[in-house]
Amino acid sequence: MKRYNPKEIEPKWQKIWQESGTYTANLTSDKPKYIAMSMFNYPSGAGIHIGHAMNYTISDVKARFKRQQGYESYHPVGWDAFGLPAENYAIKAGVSPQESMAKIIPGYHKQYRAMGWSNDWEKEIATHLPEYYKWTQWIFSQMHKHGMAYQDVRMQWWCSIDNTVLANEQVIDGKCWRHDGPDDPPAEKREVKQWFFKITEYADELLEATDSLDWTESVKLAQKNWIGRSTGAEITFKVKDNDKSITVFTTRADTIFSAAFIVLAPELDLVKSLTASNQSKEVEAYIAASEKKSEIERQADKEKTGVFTGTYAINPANNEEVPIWVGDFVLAGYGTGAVFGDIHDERDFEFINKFDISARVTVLPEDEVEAEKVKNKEYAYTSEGILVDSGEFSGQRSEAARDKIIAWLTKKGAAKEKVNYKMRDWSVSRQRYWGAPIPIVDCPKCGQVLLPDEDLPVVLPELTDFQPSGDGRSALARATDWLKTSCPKCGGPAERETDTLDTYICSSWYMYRYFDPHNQSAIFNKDIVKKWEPIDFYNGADHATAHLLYARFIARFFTKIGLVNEPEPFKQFLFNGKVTAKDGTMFSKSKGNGVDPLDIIDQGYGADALRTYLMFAAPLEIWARWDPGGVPGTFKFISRVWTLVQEYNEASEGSLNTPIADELLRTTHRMIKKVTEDIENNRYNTAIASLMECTNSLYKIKAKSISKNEVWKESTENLVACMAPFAPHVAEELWQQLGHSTSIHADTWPKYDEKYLVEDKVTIVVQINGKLRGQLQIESGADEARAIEAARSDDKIASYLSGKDIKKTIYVPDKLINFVISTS
RNA sequence: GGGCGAGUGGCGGAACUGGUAUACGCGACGGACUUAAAAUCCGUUGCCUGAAUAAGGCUUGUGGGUUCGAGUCCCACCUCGCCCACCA
Repeated sequence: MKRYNPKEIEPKWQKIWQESGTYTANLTSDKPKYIAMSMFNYPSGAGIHIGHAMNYTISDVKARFKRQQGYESYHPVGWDAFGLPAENYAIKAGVSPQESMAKIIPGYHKQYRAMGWSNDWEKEIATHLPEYYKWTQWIFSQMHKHGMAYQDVRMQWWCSIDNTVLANEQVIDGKCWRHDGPDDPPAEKREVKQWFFKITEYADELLEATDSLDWTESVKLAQKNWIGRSTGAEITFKVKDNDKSITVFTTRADTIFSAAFIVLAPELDLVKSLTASNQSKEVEAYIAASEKKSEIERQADKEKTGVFTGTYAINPANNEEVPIWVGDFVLAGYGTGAVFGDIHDERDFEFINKFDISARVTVLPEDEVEAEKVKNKEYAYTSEGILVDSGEFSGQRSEAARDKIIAWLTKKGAAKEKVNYKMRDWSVSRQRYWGAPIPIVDCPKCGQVLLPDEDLPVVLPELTDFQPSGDGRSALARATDWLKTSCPKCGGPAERETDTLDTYICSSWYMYRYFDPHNQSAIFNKDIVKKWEPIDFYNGADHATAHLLYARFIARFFTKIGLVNEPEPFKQFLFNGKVTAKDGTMFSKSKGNGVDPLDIIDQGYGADALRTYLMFAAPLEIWARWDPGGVPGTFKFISRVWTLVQEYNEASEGSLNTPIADELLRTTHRMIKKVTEDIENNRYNTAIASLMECTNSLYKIKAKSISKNEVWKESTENLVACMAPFAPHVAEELWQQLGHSTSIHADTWPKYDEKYLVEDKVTIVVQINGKLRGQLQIESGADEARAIEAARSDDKIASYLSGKDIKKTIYVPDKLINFVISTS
């Protein structure tokens, strides 16, 4: 008997699959469609690690399952090739990123195939190729043409090592995401001219659509928080003895009567023009000091700081004078950069106490004891309550008075309703070489001119030096031949934009390109995309906010310009866990604790055992710890199935007696039901447990009787078919050994038959006062009287019940019977 | 500080709308096969008392509650993880 040897069969089938195009999706097929994919890979020199193995196996299993169920299943593959790491490597090694990608990506091909992933290689994409980024640039043009792209000078996060702007989400704990070591400097803020996409125009619809998504809940929540919608009002205060005014944003207009002071962010231009001459020295020193402070220092400083400007503003609600302060706890980039402070806010309460500002309570809790404490200013009362000292609004509930006060102030010309978002417009410029050039030309006569579509792509020139030019521009500023061009409008001499596009743009639309990867006359064929959208299954362990939100934004934009029908690109999204080292820490190159999936495969366990273990170890959304002892376990399971099929094939023809046949069919069909439902619901671990259970049962039955016949054939084939998504190579091999000439990987998913799931006898638990005292076999569907009779005829139960008063009997059909007796 | 989630054997983890807690796997122990080992196959394996595969008691982070019955529902607390973090 041949033994299970993955080293032999895995490469064999990988070759056959590749040659026969087993996983090539027919995008115009009449079958129902299904597309399952994981977030595409950023190719680096390191190759895939165990975390990638986990990610991509999840979607591969799904794709395979659906393919077997008869869907036209598409499991695409691509490379997110642009970005900083490759460029940094190029700077260090002096090899162009184009060259290193050309070298690295084929290595990934080998690894992906070795893992047995059912990718459609005919439709492979890579974002750094001109045939792809032509359309990334085209999206920029479309945004531009639809008024969704604009240029502005903004304070931006700046990495002083890479000399480039960083997006908000690239700043982690105050440091650049690429340089977050203890010795790395904090990210700075600098004024930079930037291109932006108006994602904030879609803030509301993105927010509203979030709830109904079939996505991991934590990600939906993160998206909502990221958008951070808050409704309130802008209220304008006139400045005393001055023709200026200050507009503040508040969500608590009902507390306007308690306004004790105004605080301006130090960055505001208004500050200098307002400051009284006798305070200007102090204010200027404060501004200078907070400019020097890094953002982390400002955030770490929980202690509120500020200085008085010497000027007063007039509260439009009651015409009281309130002092105007400058404080760096107010964020310049949110709202108007100015707030009014009052005693009904924790931070302001602290500020009032620290600087001894006079303040008045205008909201009181209903509880009288608490109200007394609030009146005595023992703590900041920030909840809703009854208004006092609030003019005509006194006595009203704060939540009801809020809108009335806004309306009242609006009438007086001092307020307007306003919605603010934490989310800012998407900064899409990067002062880096390794990205898609922005299709803009800077003409001394015509200004910023968008290149016409026929001039796309603007091909990224090959350079030898990729270091940013240091003046804030990318290395492209030195590519003189490329830089100098003519204006598409007037034909005069002009210069190209040296910024490149944020790589998040590349990854925000790639799922559509999978459907038409080589189209050079359009971004994609709309009809094919409309047939295949949305992505049925998407998974990843990162990018809960940025990437997923950007992709949703692009999908909505595409919907508006008629390219797609579905405003939501990903129907289902699974935020799976990561794999950590045994001690729970992250795998990292510097620690040298990484695990190479190919090593596990080469050790002789094979890809099937590795895949199965990764899917079995824990629920998909849990962070699993890598256990080197796990793969031998799933290897053993696969070997057992292998041996079973060998024994079946070597057995002689023969019939089975009815009870054994029945047992076989029951076991198998129960397994089919469980595996089908579990894969559907992303509970792969219990699906595999059920495959193992079934195998164990078949072993027990085989010890009694195994012979070649229809029942055993059905059982072994069903078992092999149901394990195929997890262990595709061995399943294919066994399928062939069982006499099939076509692949197991299409149209083979078994259906279970309900008639094998109903039991004629069931085990019923007998409890006395809720305690388990016995079990009995009884025909299923027995009525209560019958069950009680059966229970009473059990010796043990009878002894428990003898001489006792049965106060109550609870009977759950086919499950349990509970006698409640008096205990004394 | 805010939000979300989770605490189950030696370990990873099962348990449907409350109904046999510990499925499945790892590890450990015993046996068969073998000159021996590996591999394989067959058992045992939550804890305590017990010679016991007799019987009983205890057990899902802690304490209380609801219920005939709670890992599951309610209240309080402890611990851990993740995300956001001065957004007015």
